[in-house]
Amino acid sequence: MATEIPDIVIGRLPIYLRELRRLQAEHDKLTTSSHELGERLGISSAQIRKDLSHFGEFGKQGTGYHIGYLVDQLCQILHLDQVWPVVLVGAGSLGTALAYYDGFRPRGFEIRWIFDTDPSKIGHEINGMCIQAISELEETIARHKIAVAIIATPASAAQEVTDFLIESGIKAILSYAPLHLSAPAGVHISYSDPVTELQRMTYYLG
Amino acid sequence: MATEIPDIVIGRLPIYLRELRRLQAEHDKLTTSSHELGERLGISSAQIRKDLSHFGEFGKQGTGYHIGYLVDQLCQILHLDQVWPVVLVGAGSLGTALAYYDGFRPRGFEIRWIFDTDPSKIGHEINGMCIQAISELEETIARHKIAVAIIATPASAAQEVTDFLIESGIKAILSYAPLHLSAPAGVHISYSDPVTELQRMTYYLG
DNA sequence: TAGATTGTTAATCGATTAACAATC
DNA sequence: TAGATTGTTAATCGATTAACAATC
Repeated sequence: MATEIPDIVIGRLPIYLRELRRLQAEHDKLTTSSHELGERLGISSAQIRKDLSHFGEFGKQGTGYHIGYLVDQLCQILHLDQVWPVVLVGAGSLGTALAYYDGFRPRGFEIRWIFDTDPSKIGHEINGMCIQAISELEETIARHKIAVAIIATPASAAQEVTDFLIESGIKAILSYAPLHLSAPAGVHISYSDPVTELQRMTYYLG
Repeated sequence: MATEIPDIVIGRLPIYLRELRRLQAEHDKLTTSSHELGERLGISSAQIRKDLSHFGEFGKQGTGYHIGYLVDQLCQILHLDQVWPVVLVGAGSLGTALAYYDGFRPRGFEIRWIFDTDPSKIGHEINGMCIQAISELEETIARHKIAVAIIATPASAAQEVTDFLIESGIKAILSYAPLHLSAPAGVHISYSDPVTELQRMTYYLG
């Protein structure tokens, strides 16, 4: 029982959740089907049903899925029945944009601390948060039991920052630095590098 | 022959390329091996050799791969032997951060035009580029034969912007808007949504 | 030569899809 | 009831890995 659920399945759950919330916002309909959801996402209905079936039986034959109920279930599965406090490292233009982004909070995350090494930035405010020195990072993470971090530093600093975050207790990192980061098992890392994404697409262009 | 190369393989090529450039920058070594590259990226050496073998024989038994040569080959395969001009739609804080990002140019892309709908932004400059009205988008794309676009608008505008970009001739879109976009076959879309990435990771956290 | 490493084959592993009984 | 849709099984499809002959 409870055999390991593939990571690729986990990765689709937030996509399902996102689209279900859109359905909630757009319609007054209370239910949807794997077919409708699949249509909207470009995913086969069979795959959606199979993915969900790893976690339980959330639908009803003949009528489909109750949207609100499925949203609740997915939130529970993904541990989104809380708001995760997040530390941001790097207060450059990308870090600043992230600090102002209002899309985190309604979906379960909140950047609450910003760190940078640049002495000329420390003490300045971004979106109500005071930029702090990296030297205060460890204590902040420990005191508030923070598990999630975002790295928006130059590539040259990213591995060092990663090591330090992990030492301090961080378990999940989203990195915007364009390089592979080393981390021990049990620490999760996601990447966002616009250039690798663009390069993948230009393969297909003349 | 030349059977369809899996998209998942294409997606790894930019990662290989990125790491090879790091090797170039860090060392004076001229060659590397699938083992070394795999070690650095957390990918099996067999997979790297298999991926590359789709495109030719780039290595030498006993010595491995000449780094500079492999970089050149990957650039050719990915059509990076040119700089792709890019239009950016959305001049909010994320769009602004992207407009200032200096990591595009050395890796084959250059944001050269910025568009927004907000009349109060139009005419202002970001990194030397004048923010233009969306109404000028079509002509700009046609005149300069632009194939690549980045969307940094709110979700509510993104599908409309996408449709317009595609109508105007865009073939590859990187979208930061948190929703699935519909597009006809032949148009390539990549997504970057920090929240879905974070949500995938919190699944694994208590 | 001896050691290292490739490119490739075959085996394994995993993910997706098609189909359908169950049932709302 | 008839139509719709689920959850699940088995079949298909695709990707990864292990192993090794070839060879630098």
